Amino acid sequence: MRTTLKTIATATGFSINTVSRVLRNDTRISASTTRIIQSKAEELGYIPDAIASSMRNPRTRTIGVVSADFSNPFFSEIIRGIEERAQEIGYQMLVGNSEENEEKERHLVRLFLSRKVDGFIVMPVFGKDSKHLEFYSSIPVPFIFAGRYIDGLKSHSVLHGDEDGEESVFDYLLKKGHRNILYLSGPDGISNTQDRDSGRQKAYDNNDVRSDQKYVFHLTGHPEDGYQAINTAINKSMEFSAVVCFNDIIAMGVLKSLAENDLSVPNDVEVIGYDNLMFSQFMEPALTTVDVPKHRLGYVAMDILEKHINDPEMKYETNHLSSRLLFRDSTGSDKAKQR
Amino acid sequence: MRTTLKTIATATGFSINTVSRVLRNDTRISASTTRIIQSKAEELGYIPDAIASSMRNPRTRTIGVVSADFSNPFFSEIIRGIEERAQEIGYQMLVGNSEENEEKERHLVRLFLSRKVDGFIVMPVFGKDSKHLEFYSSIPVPFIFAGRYIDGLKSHSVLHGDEDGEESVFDYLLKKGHRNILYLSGPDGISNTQDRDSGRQKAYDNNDVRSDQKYVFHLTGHPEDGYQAINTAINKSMEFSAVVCFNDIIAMGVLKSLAENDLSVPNDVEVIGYDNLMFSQFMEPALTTVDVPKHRLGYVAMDILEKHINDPEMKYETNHLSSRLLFRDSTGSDKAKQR
DNA sequence: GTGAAAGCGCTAACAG
DNA sequence: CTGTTAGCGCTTTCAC
Repeated sequence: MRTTLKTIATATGFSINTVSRVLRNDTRISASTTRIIQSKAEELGYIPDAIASSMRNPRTRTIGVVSADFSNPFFSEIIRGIEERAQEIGYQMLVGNSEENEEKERHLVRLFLSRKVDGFIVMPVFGKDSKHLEFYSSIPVPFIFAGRYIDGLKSHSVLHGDEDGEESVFDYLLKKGHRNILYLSGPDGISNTQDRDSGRQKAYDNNDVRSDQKYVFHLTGHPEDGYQAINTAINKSMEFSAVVCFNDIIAMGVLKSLAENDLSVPNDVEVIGYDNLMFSQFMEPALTTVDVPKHRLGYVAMDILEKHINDPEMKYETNHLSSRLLFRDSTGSDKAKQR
Repeated sequence: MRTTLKTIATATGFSINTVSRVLRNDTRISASTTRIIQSKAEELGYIPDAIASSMRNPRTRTIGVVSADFSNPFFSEIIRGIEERAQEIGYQMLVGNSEENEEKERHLVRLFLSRKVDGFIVMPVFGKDSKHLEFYSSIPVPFIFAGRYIDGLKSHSVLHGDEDGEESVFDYLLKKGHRNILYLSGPDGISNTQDRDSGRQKAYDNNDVRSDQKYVFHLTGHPEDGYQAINTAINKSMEFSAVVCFNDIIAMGVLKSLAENDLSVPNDVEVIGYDNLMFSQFMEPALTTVDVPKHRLGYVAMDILEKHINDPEMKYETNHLSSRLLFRDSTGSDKAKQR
């Protein structure tokens, strides 16, 4: 039999209530009683039943987290940030992997609600129709979107300046004179792709250069994608002097293909990634990329979520973190470099 | 007010019990009643309260997972495997990050127990004293160790042949004639380090070569470690013709340092990693490494855990998956290569 | 400073 | 086929 408050109460002769109070450090209990009960609890190896406790408590001190892709280190870093803050403030995390699937995402959120989470954090897909928006509009607990947003609910998001980030990338390349820039963009259906695409467009506009859609490829975001895309471009004899990648993972495949095709980076082709994964500094050559504060993003998301949990009336406001272009060795040497 | 069974019961005129039965697809309920109740539940947006349900149910259909390091893709892959199997069989996952800290690990397990998980999976640290062993010996629910073990509880583990894996690495190198092999080993306090160290020793013994401890460095497992270690070795004018790394992450830093020191891989130095991370095939040169079935490891761990949950009497037996040396471009060309 | 009683939402046992 | 009752372990009144 598991040790419960009742066990301790019987063993010590106090009421269940008194035991409960002691174990929750409630005031107005005599020192001696406290001592007796605490030592008995210790002796019996009492483990509080959080489930039973949350029957009466409105709070479970649990949150849900939906990752879009467990095998992508970008999301892992965000989750690490969430977990760090959660642990600090005494929350536990239920997690699930949506695999970029809209239905699965909603399913996971429903399961979370069923577990009575106090709130949740999602890295959401965009949603093809209004279903997604409707779904989130009817959610009874606080929630935050991390690193992405959903049209109509942007205020729930913590973002990292996708548009500005990609604009700075293209601005750098265009100012340097590049005109044939291969753009290996991200998957449709997520806000980042959309925002970075428009950041790119802005850079072209600001530099009075016409952008050509035939240089844009939408990939899913795996290294093989980048590898294939470059092979294809080369086979089709496309001219390009720079490659901009939706993320560092794609860039990895790109570097691979370029090396195999004897194209030197950055001399023949400049390559820029996005995300600044831990690995990127160890690629050959070290990858120039947009440094996104992944860990911080998760940390902040959890921090904000808690504020909403504690004050359900609080207004939602989009939170913008900033990213910056980080020069390494995959871009030309006429720029200052940093590690 | 949240919709409960009672709400639906009142609205339809049936008893709470009947409503409960319908919503759990219990038999012996008339088709018409079922229809009425189901549509009412739908209409009111009923969300079952899993917390309340598990007050009476012995099962919560929740498991806990303690990762040793959230930012290491090796563990992420294992977790992805766990999650995949968990989702298939309708379990939810509570996760936490121990950061290789023994105390934190136990703390997380205690929290899990408090949440009444049906079982849990841990990537455990080794434990400096008997405390860890004692702790796990008194746990009232089934649990599995993934990818590592704890002395005295090895039967709870799903492993991937660390000893054999490292032995095959050193066997390859020694047979090829290497005598000065730098071994960048892993952190003390985990079983993998211990087992791989003895796999190395076995290879030396089998090849009648004396191993020299001065070639062994114990690192924590980050890329900077590998980078530093090689720099140090070179500065100390150590002679070496091969580097064996505890994991691919260390190997990344090693390749970086070697490139900077104008040492060609594999011509001047052969380099071998461990784990076969997704990234490793995209390194320059593509990394020869030991391919560990990470995803499968997690999947199997969850699968076995469920069996123990369903049959608490079942005997624990160490489960061994196998790894294999995967040749790529960071080792000599006189061996068959594969991608 | 402590105890008794009620009840959170649900499921199981027992009736009918 | 459906309803009544009890109770899971805990916290929250409300007493004394």
